[in-house]
Amino acid sequence: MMAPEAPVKRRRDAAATRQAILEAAIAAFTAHGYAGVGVRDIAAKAGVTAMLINRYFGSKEQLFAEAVDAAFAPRTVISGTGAELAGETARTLVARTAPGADELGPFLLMLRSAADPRATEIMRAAIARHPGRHLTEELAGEGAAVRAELMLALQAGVWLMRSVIGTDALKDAGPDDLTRRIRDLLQVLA
Amino acid sequence: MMAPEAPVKRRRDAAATRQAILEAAIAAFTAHGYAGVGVRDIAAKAGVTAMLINRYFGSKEQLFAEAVDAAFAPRTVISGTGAELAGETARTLVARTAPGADELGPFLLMLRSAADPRATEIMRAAIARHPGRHLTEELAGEGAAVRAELMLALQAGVWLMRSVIGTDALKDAGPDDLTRRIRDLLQVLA
DNA sequence: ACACGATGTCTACAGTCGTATACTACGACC
DNA sequence: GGTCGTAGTATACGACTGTAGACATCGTGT
Repeated sequence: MMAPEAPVKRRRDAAATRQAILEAAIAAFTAHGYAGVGVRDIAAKAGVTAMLINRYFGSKEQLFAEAVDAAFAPRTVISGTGAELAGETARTLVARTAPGADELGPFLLMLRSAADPRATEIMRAAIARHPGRHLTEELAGEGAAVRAELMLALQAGVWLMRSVIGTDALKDAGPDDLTRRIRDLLQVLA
Repeated sequence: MMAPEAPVKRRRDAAATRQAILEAAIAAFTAHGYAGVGVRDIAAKAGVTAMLINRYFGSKEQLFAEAVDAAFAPRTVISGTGAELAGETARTLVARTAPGADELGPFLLMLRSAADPRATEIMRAAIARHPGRHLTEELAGEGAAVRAELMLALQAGVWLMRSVIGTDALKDAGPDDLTRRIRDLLQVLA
């Protein structure tokens, strides 16, 4: 568990405050979904009042759009072709969805905000911009776009079952066995 | 599109009213998620007032639990072994997530209610009771439970990308091509 | 026919939501 | 050192939430 919140007394600094709000928003939206957090929660986590959100981002919805865009921008890009990409993707997927690791990430954000139509539209655009496009370029060959999105779908499904719902078999499965099975699936698409 | 609502003047009938509320709840929760619908919405759709929900189900949360249980009870069971099961599952999955068919179903319900922890706990129990158990029995052999839940994960992911988010490639993909690709994936698990 | 229990409704409450308006206080520049 | 723009706050509003309690009305058993 990370420290509850660093109550650093920020000196007056618009850019830093904006960034603090954005980071708090990413964490909160990922943890509880678009409808599950109020602007007051996010503001409190960032150490400001709720109205600053509207000053800097216009509305909760626009804040969500920026948060999604930041969360979906790939930080560690998995490259390589075929077996490499499948194996590495499976390994990090299993690691990041392990029972203990309450990891953040775009898949959680997507799953937890799937209820609101405004949120889904924002995420659809973000996927087309970031992971979908990147993965499609990585996977060459025919039907690359479909194969890329099927890989995303599989990963999202594992996140859902393992981290969000917490179904028994996937939660208790041995990491090595599970990694191998997922790798074999991804291999079909890679 | 089905008729907006049949404003049938139900004569006083506790069982029928209860059932009407339950069906309205399944439809509403599937469409907008646990947090996305209010008890007044459900009550209005069922042609009653909101308080009847508390009278018959105790609370919104208990109504959700019954709705989930009903939605997850498998209606059309897909059996057969290996290729049969994979092919038929892929076929119905693609058909039910087609752009036009605003179909209801447990996967949509699960995805759209994934934000609330109370809702996820209820759904976890329902999966262990209904589809997980059934599919695990259908898939014999070693690791049957893990393979069954990976099949569910893949299906949920396709629902997410295709029906909820509506990503471009999966939405526009040719049904036959997509069915074949998903069948090949399921085949690995079956 | 009458009464009583079951069925359904009305009103209200305490809380939370997003956000608009009005305000205060800090800090850099001349 | 004063001044002015900006960073940040305080208050409040209207809408909506789930649910509690009191009330009305239908239907059935006698």
